[in-house]
Amino acid sequence: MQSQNLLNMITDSLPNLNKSEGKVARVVLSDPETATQSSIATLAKKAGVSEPSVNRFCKRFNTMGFPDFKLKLAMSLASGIRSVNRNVDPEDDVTSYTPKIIDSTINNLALVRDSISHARVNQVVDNLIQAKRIYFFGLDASGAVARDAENKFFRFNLPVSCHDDFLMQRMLASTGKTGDVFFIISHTGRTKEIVEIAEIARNNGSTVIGLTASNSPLANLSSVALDVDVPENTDEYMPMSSRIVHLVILDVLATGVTLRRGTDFLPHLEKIKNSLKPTRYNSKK
Amino acid sequence: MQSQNLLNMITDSLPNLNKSEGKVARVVLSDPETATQSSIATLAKKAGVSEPSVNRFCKRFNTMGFPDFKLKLAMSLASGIRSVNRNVDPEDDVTSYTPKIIDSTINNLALVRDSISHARVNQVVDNLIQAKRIYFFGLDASGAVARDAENKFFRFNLPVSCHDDFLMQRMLASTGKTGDVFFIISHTGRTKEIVEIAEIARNNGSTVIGLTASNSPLANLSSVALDVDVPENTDEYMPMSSRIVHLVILDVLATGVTLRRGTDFLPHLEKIKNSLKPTRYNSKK
DNA sequence: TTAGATATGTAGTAAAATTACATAAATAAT
DNA sequence: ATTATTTATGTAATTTTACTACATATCTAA
Repeated sequence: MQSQNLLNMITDSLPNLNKSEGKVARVVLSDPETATQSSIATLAKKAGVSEPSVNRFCKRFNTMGFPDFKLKLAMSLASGIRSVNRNVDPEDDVTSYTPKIIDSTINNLALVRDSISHARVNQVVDNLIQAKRIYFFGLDASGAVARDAENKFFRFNLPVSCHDDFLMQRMLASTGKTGDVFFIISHTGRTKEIVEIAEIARNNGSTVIGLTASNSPLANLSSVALDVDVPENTDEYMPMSSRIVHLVILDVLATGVTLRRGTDFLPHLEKIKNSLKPTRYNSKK
Repeated sequence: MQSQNLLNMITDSLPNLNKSEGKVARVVLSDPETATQSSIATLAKKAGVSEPSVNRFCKRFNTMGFPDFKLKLAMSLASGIRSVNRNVDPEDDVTSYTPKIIDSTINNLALVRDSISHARVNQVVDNLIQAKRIYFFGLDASGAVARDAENKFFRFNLPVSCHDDFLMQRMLASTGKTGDVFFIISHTGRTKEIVEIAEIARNNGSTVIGLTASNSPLANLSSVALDVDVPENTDEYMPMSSRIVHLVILDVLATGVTLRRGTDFLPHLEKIKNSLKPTRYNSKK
């Protein structure tokens, strides 16, 4: 749905622009916020070009004209990439670091939303539905993600289990067969043990699904790779948010599985939900 | 930071508007997308009012005028709350349910960002730093969240552990002392075992931090409650996204702890990061 | 019923954006 | 190198859009 981020489009086409349009581009990129609030005249002045040049610049990016351009620009500012200067620094207090952390997570989610391959998602859903067994593997932070996945897919009455011990993982991978799906979660995709395990599983004819960084050794070994490229946390204070992205992708997959199962399957989900009711205090209402 | 969502503001003030402004409001709310693309004249016509009425309507919402209003409207469409009609339905395919799931997660994150109590976050950070021991407790889906928290806080050289077995939890709670922090994660805050465990811990003088629904039994029992109210998933297909919100709040807390520790602490974090390096294949670059 | 206040619309004005056209710069061909 | 042709940019006029000041209508309360 959502068209690609306008700011990125401008950055990408920066080398292809002619002189005046380039000037406009740089002014817009340097401070997009104020650009959305300027008139075409002020922007033209700031860029040192004529008003029609600004107008032509706008039309390059599939917009109707300047006002429409500002609108789209505002939207891309709001939806994504409040990237610049949103890093936590040592002077921050609660009121500033809290929204920064949350916004950065939101940004990352927006990025995958716009970049994830729907075809691959479909393929993975296929694999999960047809699997004889599903193993979710992860180490370290991804271990918790694997756990969550098990919890989620268990509800679908699928034969799932979850392992975060790499000896166990290795043993299971080496006894895997065709029809078994090894769903391997890894932020970097370069942890040696994990990569070896993927290799073993592949060699036994099992399906390996990698939820990991694109072009990583794990991704290259996978039958289907779901690429997640979250900008590296160069900043010491920024938490690793690929976990979050991984979890949300698992949500997407779970939804895909549910939908594929069709409405006949809903009563089963309802049953599981209800099984937990007696363990709860009633809500007041 | 981010001002409150314009669409919500309009909806909220709907009863306080006078006749013509109400007409405009309804037209805008019925189809905000096209509203952002209309001129003041077309919008006035569609609402059956005069242009200045539209203009006055805009100024009510702290905007400079119609163009500014459209801008802000576009931003709130992009940034948040695409609330209405973003539910997954059985006819959806990958290309539609994928963004829906991700957007709904984003919405929920935006909501907590704008509603979380910074004072409470601060308090919790205080408690975590001064704790003699920290226990992360969770059951079911929250078990995975607790696991993630352990992994994260372990890196701070804090005495943490994580438990997702309620018998173990109960034993630990009953041997807790002053200075021990029980960080209890629960989506509903009404699971009987969890609530009892919180009660036991409190009675022993331990600190209980509840990451849970506001006004739930668990929240009421907690020394400090971090409220997370994610709209209930009435929709069968929508995954529970409170987990995600919980994780991100834990990220925020972790950041708070790091910052409070000061820059002297950074080498320690670096050391942990480096300890993992030998387990990885080198990146190609 | 009427005075005051509030709400809405009309018409004129100002601002903003776009178009058509002219000039300038760059590229290619001789 | 010079000219022809294309491409890029700017000028000025036009059109669209939004805003302001004011007038009229509607509502509220005495």
